[in-house]
Amino acid sequence: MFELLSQSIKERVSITEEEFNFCKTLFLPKKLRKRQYLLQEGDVCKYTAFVEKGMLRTYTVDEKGNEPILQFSSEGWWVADLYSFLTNEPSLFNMEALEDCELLLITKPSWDILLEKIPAFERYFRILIQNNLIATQRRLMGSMSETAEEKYIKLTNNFPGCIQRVPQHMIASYLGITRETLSRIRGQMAARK
Amino acid sequence: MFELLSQSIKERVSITEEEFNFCKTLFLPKKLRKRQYLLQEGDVCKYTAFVEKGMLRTYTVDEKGNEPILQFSSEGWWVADLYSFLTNEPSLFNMEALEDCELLLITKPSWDILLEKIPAFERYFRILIQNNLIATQRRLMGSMSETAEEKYIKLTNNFPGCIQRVPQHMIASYLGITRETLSRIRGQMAARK
DNA sequence: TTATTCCATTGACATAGATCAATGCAATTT
DNA sequence: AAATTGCATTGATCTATGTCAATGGAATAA
Repeated sequence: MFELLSQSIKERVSITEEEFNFCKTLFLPKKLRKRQYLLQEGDVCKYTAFVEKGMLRTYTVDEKGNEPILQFSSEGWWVADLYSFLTNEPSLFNMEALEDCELLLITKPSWDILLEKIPAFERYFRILIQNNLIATQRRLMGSMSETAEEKYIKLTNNFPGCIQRVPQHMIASYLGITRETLSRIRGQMAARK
Repeated sequence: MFELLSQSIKERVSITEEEFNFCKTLFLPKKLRKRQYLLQEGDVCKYTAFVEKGMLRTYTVDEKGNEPILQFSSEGWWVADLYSFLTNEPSLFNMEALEDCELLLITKPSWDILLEKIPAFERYFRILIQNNLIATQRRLMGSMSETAEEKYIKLTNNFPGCIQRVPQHMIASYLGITRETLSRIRGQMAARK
């Protein structure tokens, strides 16, 4: 149940067994069936979730009815709407299970306790957030200067697993293009080689 | 010299005077003239800089010759290429002073000491990075679903100061559009009201 | 098995924004 | 003061990608 979480932590910081045992008590296991929602737009994001198994997507719905995807979260990753989690404001995001999922949830009060009692967790989350920021900055720069095809190629290189597990129209939503454009790009790429 | 930095820290975490005095010893003051570079593409980002005065832009140059801007940094903000700073890999970014600047620089070794000796700094940077991540995620989602005009309006609302201090073609580069498009958008907006 | 829904593909057409080019004004530099 | 450079504007096109619509297959449900 806690294998992946344990691994994620120990790869980045050092904590004692006691500390990890205490940490475990703060998490709530939760299973989600495919298509169930962990969070819906308008609700407050009460939990930060660690994914032990499965895959989710975090997306918004804009006025034009598009559903741009902020991120896919699979095994070993965290999911939350940070802003809503930290401020208790209603979220603009939806988080939907794309497969049956096993999650570990932690509430804001528990998270605060964790950070306060075990400084290594302050460091752990700082590192995670840092890496997320670096990745998000790259994606942003890419979104400004790359063509649709370049974006798709980069994604296939960076997250080959994603392409297998996620339907194409969601890949398109992640890239900020339409399903039709993605389909044509794939057609061209296949034709070329 | 350290007023803004002091304020930035004390707004977010509590530290003692001693701790802050120690912190000061780790920073190196640096002045930059307009058009000077704090970092050039290909160099390792040796410093994280706090801006006491002035404004900088962080940008890359892509194959098509565009210069998409990652961020403007004015008084009270930090500048660094996090990835290069943390890994010592050459940076893909350029950081140029848009005005005469006064900066406080800290090296990676000093930064490590700071985080290790004073846990409040671990927290301080976690909070900063967290807020940066939230803002960057929003900008990314916006880049996928908003029109050029919507992006411009949001920027003027979020950073009115920026519009005054930065030439228009750089605003365009920040928004991921051409200067011509921005000029036309402004023309239309002015005509409408 | 049949019906339904989901999903990818393909074609015809529309459009936001890019590109190329010219102009003129400020601001700096000489 | 003249010259140079940087910058915003405007017009004429071009193009990548979006939109709308139809089709067919695969997965899921009845």
